[in-house]
Amino acid sequence: MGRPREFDVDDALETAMELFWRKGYEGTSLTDLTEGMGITKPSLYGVFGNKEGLFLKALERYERTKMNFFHEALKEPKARDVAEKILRGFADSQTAETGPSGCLGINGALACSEAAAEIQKCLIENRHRGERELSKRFERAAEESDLPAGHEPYDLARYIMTISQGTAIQAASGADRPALYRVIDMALQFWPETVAQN
Amino acid sequence: MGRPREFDVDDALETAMELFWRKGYEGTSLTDLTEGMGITKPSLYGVFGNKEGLFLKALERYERTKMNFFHEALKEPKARDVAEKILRGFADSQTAETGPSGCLGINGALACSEAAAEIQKCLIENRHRGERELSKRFERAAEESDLPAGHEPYDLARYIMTISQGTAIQAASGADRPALYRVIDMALQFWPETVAQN
DNA sequence: CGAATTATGTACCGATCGGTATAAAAAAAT
DNA sequence: ATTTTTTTATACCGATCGGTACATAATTCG
Repeated sequence: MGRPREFDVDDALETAMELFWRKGYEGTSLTDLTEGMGITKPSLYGVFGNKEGLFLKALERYERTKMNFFHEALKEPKARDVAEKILRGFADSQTAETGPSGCLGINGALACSEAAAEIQKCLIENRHRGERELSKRFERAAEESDLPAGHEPYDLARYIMTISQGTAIQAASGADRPALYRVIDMALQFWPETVAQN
Repeated sequence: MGRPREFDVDDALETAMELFWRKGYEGTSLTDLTEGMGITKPSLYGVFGNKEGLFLKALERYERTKMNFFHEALKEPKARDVAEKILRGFADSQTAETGPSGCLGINGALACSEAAAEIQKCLIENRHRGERELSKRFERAAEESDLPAGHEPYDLARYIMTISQGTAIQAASGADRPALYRVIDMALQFWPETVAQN
């Protein structure tokens, strides 16, 4: 009951996500948000709590709609395919023609004032979580003799995430998808397509 | 003539550089700066012009004092040593015990409001310049048959810069130097220590 | 039809933003 | 000693920041 909402919450959240993605948490003002979302401040606060709550919901949406390739990639039977799908998935997302370049999880609050410290901490933890999940997957691969010799699972995981974070900066600096793909090709060169399957 | 300055310009600039490095251009307020540098706003504006001018001078100092390894690395006779020195040089700078983690050129203004667009553009151009210089060096290496087969100089340059930018994010996320070194070891694995010297 | 409930638009809040006007203070020049 | 020059400290500027009080509009329930 009560007056019906005049805007679509999902559409509004999509817009907020893109704004935070492009301009970062602190670089996006409430005026940017309300004008972009086509709603007033009281509406924004009524639905999303405050700016911080809105960002967290936007991040959640980002993970759900743009980072879904990550968990899909973990299901690949071979570790090398996991790595490659993750790398190309990130590069694709970072260079999509619609939407901002780079990565919300990095652009959001890499370096910021104390006012955004909580968001920054949250994004760092977010990155660590992804790295941990990949590390777990590579631990399984190690048990299956599915890793290249001489490498620890967590080192490989950090390596893959480092490349992906690097391409995020490259994309934010104007690099296009083919360029990132060539970087990925080189990054995977040391990893034989088929590992000693004895 | 005139009243003598009561603070050391170089010390003040060093402090400003560290603040911008840790909190980014927009995340660092004039209050942060004046309190950190131990001077008042009129003094700051008298010497450095304005916030933007101060940032650019801080960036200049950063390049001169923290990125000097880069041009040194370009002088290495073998391309692989160039690559390795650059990668380890970045990792060292990004994980120095004194001073902020990560890279000023990335932390400074990766994603920001329109108010900082000029600084952002300047930092992007800064990254491109480094990539171009490395590319030039690798072109020379190509002529000297000093590159691994099947790779273009500019692709190798972008690859090296992508890894370094990735480690910058890793450092900003808490990774320590040994962890970054292991990433670098993996990144260079495809590059044989001695290339076909026929 | 009220009454209750929820969303909206307007207008405002204190705090902080980058930047500056003004005058006192400290030196060199005459 | 006075003038000139430069730096300092204080106090302030308009604009914008994130956030909210309040009244009105639009719906459902009784």
